Amino acid sequence: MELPLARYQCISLDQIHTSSSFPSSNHKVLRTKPFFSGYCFRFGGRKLNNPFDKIKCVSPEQGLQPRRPKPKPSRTSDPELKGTEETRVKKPSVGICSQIEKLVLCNRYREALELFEILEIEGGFDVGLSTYDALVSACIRLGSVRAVKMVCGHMINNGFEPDQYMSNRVLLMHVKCGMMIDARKLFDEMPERNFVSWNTIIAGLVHIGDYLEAFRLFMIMWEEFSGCGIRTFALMITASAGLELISVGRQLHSCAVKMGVNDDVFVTCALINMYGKCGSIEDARWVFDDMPQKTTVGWNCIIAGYALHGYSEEALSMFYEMRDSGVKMDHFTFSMIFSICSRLASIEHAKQAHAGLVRSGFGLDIVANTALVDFYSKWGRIEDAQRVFDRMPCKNTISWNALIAGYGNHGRGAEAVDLFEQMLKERMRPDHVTFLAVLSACSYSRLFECGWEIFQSMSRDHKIKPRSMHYTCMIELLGQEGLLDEALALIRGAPFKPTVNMWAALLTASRVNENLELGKFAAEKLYGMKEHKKLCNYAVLLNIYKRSGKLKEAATLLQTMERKGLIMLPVCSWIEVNKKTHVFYTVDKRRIQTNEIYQKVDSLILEISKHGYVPKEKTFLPDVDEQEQHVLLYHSEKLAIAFGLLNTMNGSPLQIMQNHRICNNCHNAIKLIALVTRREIVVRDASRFHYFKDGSCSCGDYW
DNA sequence: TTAGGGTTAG
Repeated sequence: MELPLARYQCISLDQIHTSSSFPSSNHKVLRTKPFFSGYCFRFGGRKLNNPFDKIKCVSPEQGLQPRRPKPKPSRTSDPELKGTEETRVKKPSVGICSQIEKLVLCNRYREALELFEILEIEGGFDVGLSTYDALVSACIRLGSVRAVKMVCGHMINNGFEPDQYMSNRVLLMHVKCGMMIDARKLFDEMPERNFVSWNTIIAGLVHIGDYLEAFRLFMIMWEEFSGCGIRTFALMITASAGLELISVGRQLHSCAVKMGVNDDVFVTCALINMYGKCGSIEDARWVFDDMPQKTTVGWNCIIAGYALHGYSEEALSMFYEMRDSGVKMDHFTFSMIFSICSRLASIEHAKQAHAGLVRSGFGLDIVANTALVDFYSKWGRIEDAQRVFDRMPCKNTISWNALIAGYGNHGRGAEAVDLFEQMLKERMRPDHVTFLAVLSACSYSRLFECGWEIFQSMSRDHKIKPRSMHYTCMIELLGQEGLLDEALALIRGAPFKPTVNMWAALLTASRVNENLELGKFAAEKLYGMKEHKKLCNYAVLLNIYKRSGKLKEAATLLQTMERKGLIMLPVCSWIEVNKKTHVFYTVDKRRIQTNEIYQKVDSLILEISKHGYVPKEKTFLPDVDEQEQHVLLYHSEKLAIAFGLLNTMNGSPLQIMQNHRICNNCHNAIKLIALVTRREIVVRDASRFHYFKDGSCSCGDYW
């Protein structure tokens, strides 16, 4: 049998733009359902096989039983019929089917499926459309592949022939339970497809990130129907967001305007999401402002757009606007807010949002709680993070990762490793982020042997190939042990081209071990690398040029950065006090309390000097000059800490954020400030998390 | 008539 899709070859991005099938203003969007209801696809003029035939959902020993004629449902309750053969067989199944449907209506999906399973084992009972519909709902809600196979197996054995509605429901069940291969088979072999069938399979493809295939089907659908439904439009806008193809998204947007469907709430939300994901937040805001009635999802989309591109303050401000507008906030809103608060280090806003989450009835949501675990652990409250984690009714890999990273960031590497082992015992599957979290924890806590064993187990036991970040962690671990030759060998033995971060880690290890020769070698490798497309990579190289006195190269690099539109933000640190964020720049004399802040820094430096602090950076590369030494005393983080000490209560931890990497000198200074003031200080810099307490830091004296 | 679509976490 030739599948209808076979005549369409693989699609490319250019084809999406230029294909004659792609929407233009000459097409119309088909709004009315009746036009399509009953529309029948009969490819090649012949009706295709039963869609269930290709699904292998029956155990081998059970085999396919011969189809029995579909029984007429017995709806009588006449007591006189109780004694007949027919009612003796059917009556129990009707009652039980009704019970299954009632359980599903009460959201007791697991019990409904358990009851169905018991009867399925016993065999010999009939199920009608409404019961199958309820079972499909239960499978969708539980996402259980096993349940899907059980229900489909029963349909086949029972000789059930689904109508258009039920075919679509079964298709949706496979899509929602992640059985996309089976779903695709079902779709390709469906005797009849309507808009819902097409939308269901396209939505599944978009969901798993197969955007090109989604576009391919969309074009076939467009050609077959000479148009598409409004909902398909929303899906394809989401697909263009996934591909980050703003030009395709704009094409669909202009098409939507010409067809007069741009005011549809789903299209609008998809557009806000698309512009936000493609980095055009102004366009996203424009669409959002134009929304006649702003829905929860609309607000969520615009907040996500701001948050995605680092406009955390604007995102938070939109959150409060949303609250004031009276629109109901949902678990999506709260999940984003916790993530935003963790970036802003905003405990007060997060506390309010946590209370709002509990009040809203989404207190058990897995995503919102995972974001909360991450927030508390980043804010230095690992016990609170553990408490939230313990109360979660179900956890996934991301939840475990958040807590493992939290322990690691607090310098509690042994507990992070214990948690990782517990995760494995509970049969939760680790992913590459889990290994990154646990290897970072080993690196912070100098657990070399443990880290090495876990690194080895990645590919050996878990079939996960180590990525450059995992290699970077191992280079740091080897460097801390003074095993520089082994670190170099690891880089050379990597199955991919060493990255900037790997060479930078070796350079740091060389600095720590004062191995000038290897340090120069690593630095030369960095100089020679061409693929510096990210701002942070340019910044690493720029610092190396500056520190090694290669000022000409540094100037050339700055020119290149300007040409590429990469702007270096001014170096700053910030702290939240009394719900307000205070930003500090190095040698910043424009603020209120300026004199007090500088006096506080001076007194702190005097105090910590008694504990061995030297206001000079230790490096084997050329030292900074005298003027820079003076500046070093008033680096932005020191000013932020002084402000925090002046304006917060004794005992509360100080949370400092900075947009750059903390320098060695400030790192040593803050360790001693934490010691003499008996305050916990949490600093999140551009690359790491530093938890200062009692004269030590969680990062394991990285510098 | 039903059913399908848009937003979130490490």
